[in-house]
Amino acid sequence: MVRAPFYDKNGLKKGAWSVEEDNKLRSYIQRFGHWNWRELPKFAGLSRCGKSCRLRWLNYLQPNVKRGNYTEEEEFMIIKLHEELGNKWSMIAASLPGRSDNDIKNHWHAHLKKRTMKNPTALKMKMLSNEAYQHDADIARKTETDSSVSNSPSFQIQESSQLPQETSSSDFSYLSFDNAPLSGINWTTEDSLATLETLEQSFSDFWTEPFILDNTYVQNNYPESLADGGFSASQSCYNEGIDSIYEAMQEVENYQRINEDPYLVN
DNA sequence: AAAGGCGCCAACCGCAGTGTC
DNA sequence: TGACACTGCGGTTGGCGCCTT
Repeated sequence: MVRAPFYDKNGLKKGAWSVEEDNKLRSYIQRFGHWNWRELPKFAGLSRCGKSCRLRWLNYLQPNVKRGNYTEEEEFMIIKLHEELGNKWSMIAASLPGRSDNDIKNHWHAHLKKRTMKNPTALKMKMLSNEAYQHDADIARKTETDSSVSNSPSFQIQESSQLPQETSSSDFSYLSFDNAPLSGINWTTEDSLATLETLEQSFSDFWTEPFILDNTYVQNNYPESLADGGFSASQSCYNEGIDSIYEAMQEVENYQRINEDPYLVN
C-alpha cells in the first residue's frame, strides 16, 4: 500500500513511516508544536525532510483526523463544492472537519469522480431540484414570522435528525449514480444528528477559527492580516470560498428536509 | 492455486504564494 | 526591491491488497 522505506542521497528517509517515527513526530508536536517544519525533524530525532513531517502530521497523525467511511453528507458536500470550486481541495477540506485535502482528493479520484462522470445529469438534476426547493422554501419562510425559533437552521437540522432510518437511506439513492446502492453506509438517526452537528460546527469553525488563539493554527492556516482585521489577497480567496461553502451547507440542509418530506422528491 | 490486473491510498514532487532579510 | 527561505497546494506515482481469470 505504501512506498518501501529508503534513504536518498542526502541521507533523508523516504517512503512509509514506521510506528516509531510516528510516535516521535506526534510526541514532539504535541509537546512543542510545529514552529518550523524544516528544523523540526532534527529536533524530533527524525531523518525526514520537513515537508514529509508536515504531510504526515496533517494527513495522518493530527488528533482530529477522521479516516475512511465518508458519510453521504460529506460526499454530497465534496461533489457540490468541487462543482463550484474545482480542484481547490484545501478549500473543500476546510468545510469537512477532520478530512485532509489529500484524503478528499483521493476519495474524489477513487470514488466520486467516477460516479459523477457515469451519470452527470443525475447530479445536475438533483442540484437543480435542491435549488428549486430552496427557492420555494425561502419564499415560504419569508411568509412566516421572523421571530419563530423553528425557522432557524439549527432547529430544522435537529428536526430532520429525528427521522426514521428507512426514510433517510432510501432517499439518498440519487448519490449512487450507477443505480447501485451506496455500500458500507449505515444511515442512522445518530449519524444524521452527528453529521449535521459536524456541518454546523464546520461552518461555525470557518468563521471563528482565524481568531482562535492557537498560534499553530493561525500560523499555518490564516494570514496575520485576517487576525488584524485587515484585508489581503488571501482573505479574498477565503471569501471566494465562503459563498460556495455556505451554498453547499444549504444544499445539505435541503436534502435533509427532502428526506423529511417523502412527497417532495421521487 | 497461481498469475495478472486493477483499485485505492500514502507519500512524493514541483510549483506558486508569502514572508523575511 | 530583489533574493532567498519556508510553507502550502495540487498533481502524480509506487506498491500493497483484493479481485478476477
